[in-house]
Amino acid sequence: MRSGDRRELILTAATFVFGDLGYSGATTDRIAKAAGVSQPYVVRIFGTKEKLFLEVLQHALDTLLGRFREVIAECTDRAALPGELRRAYVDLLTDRGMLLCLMHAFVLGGDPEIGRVARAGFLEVYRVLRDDAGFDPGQAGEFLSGCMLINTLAGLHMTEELDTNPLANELLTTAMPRTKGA
Amino acid sequence: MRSGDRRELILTAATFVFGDLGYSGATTDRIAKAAGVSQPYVVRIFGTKEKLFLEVLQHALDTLLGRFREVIAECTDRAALPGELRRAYVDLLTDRGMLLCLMHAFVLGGDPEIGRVARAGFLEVYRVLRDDAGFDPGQAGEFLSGCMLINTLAGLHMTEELDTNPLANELLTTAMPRTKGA
DNA sequence: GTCTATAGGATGATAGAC
DNA sequence: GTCTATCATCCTATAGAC
Repeated sequence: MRSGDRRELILTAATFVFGDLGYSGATTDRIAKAAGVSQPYVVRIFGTKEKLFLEVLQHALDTLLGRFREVIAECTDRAALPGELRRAYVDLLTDRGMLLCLMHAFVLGGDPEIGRVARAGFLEVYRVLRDDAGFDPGQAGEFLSGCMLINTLAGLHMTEELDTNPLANELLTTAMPRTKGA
Repeated sequence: MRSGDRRELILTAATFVFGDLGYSGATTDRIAKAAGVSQPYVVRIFGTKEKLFLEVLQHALDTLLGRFREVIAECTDRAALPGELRRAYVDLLTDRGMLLCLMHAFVLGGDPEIGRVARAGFLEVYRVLRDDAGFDPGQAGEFLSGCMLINTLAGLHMTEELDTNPLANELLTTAMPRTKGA
């Protein structure tokens, strides 16, 4: 297999494992097993576990920002934009792990490297909402708030309570309408 | 020193360290050093690192729920309730680490123990907002969204960008008005 | 390009002294 | 009630074979 393909494969596996267990909780061995390669090979390709996480993080940010820019460019009705962006965001949950990796990074602001990248990425999302989507500060904050709740519900695995808890059902349908969830 | 006092001391230190580094990233040794005791003593008192984290988590949930119930009981003007609750929530940021521990727990829903407690706690907060505060699903979701954004900004250490980045300044003042931040 | 073997260090937990 | 010493395990990273 070509080097680039293996790289992609490992990045996908890493996104899933990091999303599930967090930066510290995930091990290079688990990531390697998920990718079907040896643990030293993971380290060999990415240098260190931290560099691997930073690459996963950057990829997640790029994907999110790219998708938002697409939606903004395609959307002609300004009033429908918040709804469209929200829908696009919820759809990103299907890429299991991606948004969760973001969330894990967002609560590690104390880490010198991760914190720097995470803050820059978050602010860039905010900037896109303000400048490209034309949101005012209140709208942008509200929109981001909704995204953070979606991330939290995904991280909590709240869908596990869907059938047993009416309150969870109500919360999920209100916060992230019509999606297959994650 | 009495046993109960040491316990409190360690719980406080653990809240801080877990909030900073997350469940997996925090070590019992760091917590012990922060509390000024030996590492084995921390384990001795709480049994395992996981039990310690679960106790920190439960304490954080109890504090949050208790504060919300207080505000709801004291507030006579129903229309002012969302604002009052939000202010109370932001004030909890001064108890550095508490809300961050919640956030770390909220993204570890895959863990059998932590996930169970985290989901139950989150849903109880939602229930208090619905039943005790009288919010409808939309209001409750919106309110929780704002809380999650506040947690995220705190976890990101976004206040570090306050002076250098006008965008960060705008975002922070919009999302969490007038507080000393964290 | 990918693996096996393993070094080196950290970590959670236990044993036992004081 | 609290500590020192220490074990056993796990984990990241390196060395080197194929």
